[in-house]
Amino acid sequence: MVERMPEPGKARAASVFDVAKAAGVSHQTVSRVLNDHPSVRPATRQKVLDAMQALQYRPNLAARALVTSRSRIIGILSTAGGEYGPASSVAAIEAAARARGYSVNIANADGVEQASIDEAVEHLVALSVEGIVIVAPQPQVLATLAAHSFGVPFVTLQALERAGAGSADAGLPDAGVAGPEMRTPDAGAGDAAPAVAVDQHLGARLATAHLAELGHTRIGHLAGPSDWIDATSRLAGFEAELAARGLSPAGIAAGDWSSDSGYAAASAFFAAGATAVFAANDQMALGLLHAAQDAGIPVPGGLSVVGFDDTPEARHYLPPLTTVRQDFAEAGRRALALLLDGADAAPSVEPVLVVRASTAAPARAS
Amino acid sequence: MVERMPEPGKARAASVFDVAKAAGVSHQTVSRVLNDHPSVRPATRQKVLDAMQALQYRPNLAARALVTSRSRIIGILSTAGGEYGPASSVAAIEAAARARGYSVNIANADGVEQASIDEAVEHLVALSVEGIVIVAPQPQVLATLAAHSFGVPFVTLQALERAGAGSADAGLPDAGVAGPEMRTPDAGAGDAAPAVAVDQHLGARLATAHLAELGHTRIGHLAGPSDWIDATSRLAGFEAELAARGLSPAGIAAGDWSSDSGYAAASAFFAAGATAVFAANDQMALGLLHAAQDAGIPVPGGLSVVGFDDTPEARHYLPPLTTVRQDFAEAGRRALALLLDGADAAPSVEPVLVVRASTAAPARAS
DNA sequence: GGCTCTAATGTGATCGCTCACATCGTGGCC
DNA sequence: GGCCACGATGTGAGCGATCACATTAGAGCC
Repeated sequence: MVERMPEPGKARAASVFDVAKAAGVSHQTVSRVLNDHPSVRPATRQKVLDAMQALQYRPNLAARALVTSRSRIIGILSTAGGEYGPASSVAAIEAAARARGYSVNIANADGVEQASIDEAVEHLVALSVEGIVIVAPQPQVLATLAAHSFGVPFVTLQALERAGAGSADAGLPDAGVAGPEMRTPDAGAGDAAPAVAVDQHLGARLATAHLAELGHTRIGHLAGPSDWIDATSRLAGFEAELAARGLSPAGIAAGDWSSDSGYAAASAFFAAGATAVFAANDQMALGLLHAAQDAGIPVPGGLSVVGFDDTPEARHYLPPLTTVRQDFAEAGRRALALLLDGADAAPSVEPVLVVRASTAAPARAS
Repeated sequence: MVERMPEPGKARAASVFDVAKAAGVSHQTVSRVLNDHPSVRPATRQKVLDAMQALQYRPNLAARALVTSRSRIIGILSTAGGEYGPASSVAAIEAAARARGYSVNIANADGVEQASIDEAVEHLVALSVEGIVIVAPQPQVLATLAAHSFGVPFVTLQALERAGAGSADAGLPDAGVAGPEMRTPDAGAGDAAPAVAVDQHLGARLATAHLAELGHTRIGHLAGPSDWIDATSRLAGFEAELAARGLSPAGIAAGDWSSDSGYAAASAFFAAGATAVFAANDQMALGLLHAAQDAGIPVPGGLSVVGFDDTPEARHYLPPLTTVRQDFAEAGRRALALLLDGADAAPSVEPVLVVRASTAAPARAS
């Protein structure tokens, strides 16, 4: 067995004390420089900075977190696996968080199973994240968070039916004014999560209205899974718009967001004689396009299709897809702002209808 | 100003000492239970566990990291924004890491700009991650990591031309055997990152061979950005397969992975008289399909198209896309295994060709 | 000049945990 | 019976930062 010396030199990374010694000041002055405290003479500050540079000093975040009780970590809870929308939002959240000095820890729940969600939440809480952004919320997720009621503020990216109280308290204190007592809001506050979302309801109405104004009267809806808030919002918007126009839906089916499910659901709409279908996302719309093709139904001649999201590929589908654009990145940024700054951040993002070639007037309408 | 009492009750979360007192043991015994040290009598262990439960004790990870010098955090460096492949891999890495008791911190570099990459890397290093998985590596990223040569082991998900030495040392020590000296391998080791990848080269050969065997002789390649390792590997595979068959490329263009760029590049292939194009990913292939449609060229009658990745949507493109399937999730898992367990983990994932309707024999070939 | 006030810096304690080492019993062995 | 080894537990130190509280040195004013 080889005896190994502990390398008497610089075995350990430099600490504030090493820097202090090198700069000829006290460790506390080094700390002041680190946190740019005002009462440090410029000359002194420079000496310290030089010493840091020379020693390749890196502050130890664990030590800081220990004493300040602030981890400076934001958790992201996602149930998505690789879809465009959530992934875009996550990237935007991460960028925004980093710009504000936070790190981002992700936890993906495998699916909708309660156990998996619980475990992911537990993981984030154990990490003592200072806040959680929920990216693809099913009501279960929110229930879990509310039930445990860890003192961790959280925000959902999608719209929430019950916009509850407590949102004003959910903001994290900003850098300077952190009080230790903010970590124990165990008095049941923060039950409902404030939501920042693209206004799904409005988006769905836009899509539906577009079809109606083209002259369609037999309009179907291909919804997402009923346990997704996004799915129910879009469905509600669809129904509201139809109702406002005195129409009734020509079939409502539910998919699982995938193109496969869109393809599978298509026959139901054909059978119901729908001349137009509003799909709850672009992928499912693509499945519809494919099924229509296979069934010999021309799009938009025999069937108009509208999607939702405006993924980068939607404009290249055949035919290019009419859809509702969501700004996932902006939504992510706002969610973070809401979490960090409190409820005064802008609440939702306006969706826009993008008309392309997958919609047209019905073949032989009135 | 309101005077606020510090709430004499349970202002602070429970610590090992609180648990120790409640269980009637010493703090060290609590620590032993936490780390399931063998020398604790079952009865004692149970007492401690009960006390933890009663006090809702959660270990403070910062404190543990401080004393052990192990953060148990894995960093993911990604340059992708919301694409299917990287996002899938990230999700898989996260799941695998969590299963092994690690947390995952992500840092997205905005683009290819050096500054952005540097900043992301710095961020991860400042967090004292124990290892970095690079998800969408450009050579620049690797150069940055190698140059700084922080003592942080890293692994790339994609194949790397120069498979260098040092991979054997890059593995993290497993739980029990962590020595503090492992954190300063500043002796230039770990220069080249061991790579775990779908064998891009092979995948490209499969795609190209498929076209050649259908009888195509004028085959073009729509590559990805030349500063992506994936792109160059696929290009190399394409060229190798053509060369092996005595063919020369009917045009090579480079896109940026997006459908838009695929659409834009299409005309060059039409002009060059290509009867088949191998696109470096599915999105660009979709752009080609769209452009062919707009140009009145039937697919596959007038042009065969092969993609790469097999995104979930590819089978619903019109026509359904022949492509090369990559198992992103498995690659992610293996990358993590490589990072954690060292070089003996399986090195690459086999891609498979999925033949669908976008390829056929050329119109009037020999 | 002597006083106070503030800016600039230093000293010691502390966060919650693990590590190294000390202590105590108990069983096995000669 | 005495000794040793080992299992089970306790004690104190220290990780690297910040915080609360000294302390010092000028500046401003009467």
